[in-house]
Amino acid sequence: MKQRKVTLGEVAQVAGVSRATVSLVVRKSPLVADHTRQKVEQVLVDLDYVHDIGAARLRNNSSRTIGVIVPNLVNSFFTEFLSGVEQMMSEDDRVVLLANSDDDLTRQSQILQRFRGHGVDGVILCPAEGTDPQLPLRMRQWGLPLVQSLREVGDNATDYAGADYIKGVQLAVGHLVEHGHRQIAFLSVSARTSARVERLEGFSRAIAGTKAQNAGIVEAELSWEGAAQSAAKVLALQGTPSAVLCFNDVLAAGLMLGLRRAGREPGRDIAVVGLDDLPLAELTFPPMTSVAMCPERIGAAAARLLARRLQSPDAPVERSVVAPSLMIRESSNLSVS
Amino acid sequence: MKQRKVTLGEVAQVAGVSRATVSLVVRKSPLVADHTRQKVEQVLVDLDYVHDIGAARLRNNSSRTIGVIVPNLVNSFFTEFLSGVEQMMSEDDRVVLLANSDDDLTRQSQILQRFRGHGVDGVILCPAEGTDPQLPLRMRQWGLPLVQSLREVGDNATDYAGADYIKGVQLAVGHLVEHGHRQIAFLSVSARTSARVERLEGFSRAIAGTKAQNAGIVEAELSWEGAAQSAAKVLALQGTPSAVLCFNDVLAAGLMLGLRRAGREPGRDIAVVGLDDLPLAELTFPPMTSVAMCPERIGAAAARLLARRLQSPDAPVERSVVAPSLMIRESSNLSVS
DNA sequence: CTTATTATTTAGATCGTTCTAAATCCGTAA
DNA sequence: TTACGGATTTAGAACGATCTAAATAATAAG
Repeated sequence: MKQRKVTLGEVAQVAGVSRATVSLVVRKSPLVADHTRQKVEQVLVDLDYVHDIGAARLRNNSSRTIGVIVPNLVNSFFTEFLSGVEQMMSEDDRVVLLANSDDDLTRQSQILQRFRGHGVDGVILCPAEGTDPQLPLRMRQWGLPLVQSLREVGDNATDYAGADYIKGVQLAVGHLVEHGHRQIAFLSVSARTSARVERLEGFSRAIAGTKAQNAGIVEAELSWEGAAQSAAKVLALQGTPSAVLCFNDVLAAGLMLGLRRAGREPGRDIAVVGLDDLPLAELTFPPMTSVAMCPERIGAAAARLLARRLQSPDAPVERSVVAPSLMIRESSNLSVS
Repeated sequence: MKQRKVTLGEVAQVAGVSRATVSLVVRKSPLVADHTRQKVEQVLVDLDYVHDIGAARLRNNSSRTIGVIVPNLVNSFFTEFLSGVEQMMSEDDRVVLLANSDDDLTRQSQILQRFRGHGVDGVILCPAEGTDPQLPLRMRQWGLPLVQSLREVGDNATDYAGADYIKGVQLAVGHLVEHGHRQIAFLSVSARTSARVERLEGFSRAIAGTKAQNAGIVEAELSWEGAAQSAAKVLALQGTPSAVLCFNDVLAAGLMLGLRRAGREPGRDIAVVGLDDLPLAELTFPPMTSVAMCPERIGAAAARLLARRLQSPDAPVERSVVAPSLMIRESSNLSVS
């Protein structure tokens, strides 16, 4: 039943040439004469030959395989990112080894070892929370090309593709201020992650450049339930906000549910803006204004960076930051005087 | 900078034993004496040895790599599925090659060739729409173990893990009938996929067993906009449905938006029920009643099936169908007399 | 103290490819 | 005819592991 694998040698024998020649044909080398190439190619398809990339890698050190590590496969932000990576790699005839670190350092390093063992050509890593800043250095010592993405550790010595949350928050705040909002609150997560820091910092900075005021910061668990429960806290804020900017779309959606439970209609009584613009932003009621971070494009960018690095290992480090754009929908279409 | 790879041979030399012995230690064979094992293990970590699985596979034909092909990486149904697969495989110290066929036959077969070339031990495939029923047979000839999942082609001759949409639809209909609904409509997709057939068939069958009637079937594009636009058609149905069951959650969410635009409040004036219970079901307004299909568990099941198949290639074919469960929320909590 | 057994260890071939360096072919110039 | 240079082709040694079969060491039995 299970038929033996067809090897270069067998093809060579049938075609009446040497193994080396067949190898050249398979790799589309220009060195081989036209009529030989045709003859060999014919045999190749006749025998249903499959190029064994693993064996090739053993000799030439290129597996056409890259590893991707994400901290999460449930959040669609990361899966869209992944989709971008996969698509770009696939165009380049490379293959993606996927792993989910679950934001766990132990798992992350196990995965890296596994990837090393599988001989990946390079890794796209979204570092787990708390990753040792030395990691990029260690990976360089291993000779394992690294592109960091979405998050970053170490001293900017690796390629990086990411989102500009500072700018994103600024867009959102600008939009709200334009509509006359002067008291804007921020619904944050409680976990002390770098993502949180970036967004909060962006918020203070953005607010500082406008006529509006920071109406207060409320912390919630990173879940819609958490956000819904925090609605009361938001409404009780000293600053009595007319608008709330949220850490991400899930919190924003949860907050809208909570606000409504408390008798306030989001989009009419109070503006709500999310960050990320996940597909769900269009499906809430009212449809949610959010800042599109385009994770898919970030993924594609990361893939491009890695491809470039593999081609020219000594190229200067490059950073690629995808510009966010504001998607205005109905959750923020009230104006206040 | 880039340091040479540490090989079994070097470890052997340092430890003062033979290559073969080190190999045994690495693979945790019981054949090696305790004190030798310890000595070698020490050297292993000292030199930071990494087991080259590619080289190993060349000799022993097991790459501890499996391929997963999904038709889509945007729909969270598939990414949750993927998450389940990844998790289970990772526990088993296997690695996942991911590819997205985009429901395109050409891409799907390219991917399969790529996977073959990379020497995967087996494949979990969610076949693209229109896949040749002969494919499983061909794969058997290649000697490539296959588990189909979520969708299926061929004559049930391969392992399969999937969801029971028939039962799922039945649960939903049952729930609606219990609440007094007698006219139930179905919002379907227009594309003639097997998924559509299964759900529609489930619908007719479920309806047939109750006092309720099929109030009509409306077709929409598979997008929330499509569903929103179809709201008018749903309301104009001869049967004047008091409840609508939808092909999936995205359509259901879109429909709710459309209904509201048309002046009907979902959950109060008309019941809406989704299928899949994606995370977004909790975030719509009102929160959506949906049938949980547990894609993550299906993914885990598929992984288990494949692992089993790898272990015992001649075991009888097995099917694993995950039971759906109804998640009752507010979009269906009206009762009609 | 042999010899038989069992427990460990190992040399060397092998997996399927690519690389290196050298061999062969072919048309042309001397 | 002979030699030369470029275009093709190839033999054979890698790559890093595992397998097979056989060697050696250790222990038990006679």
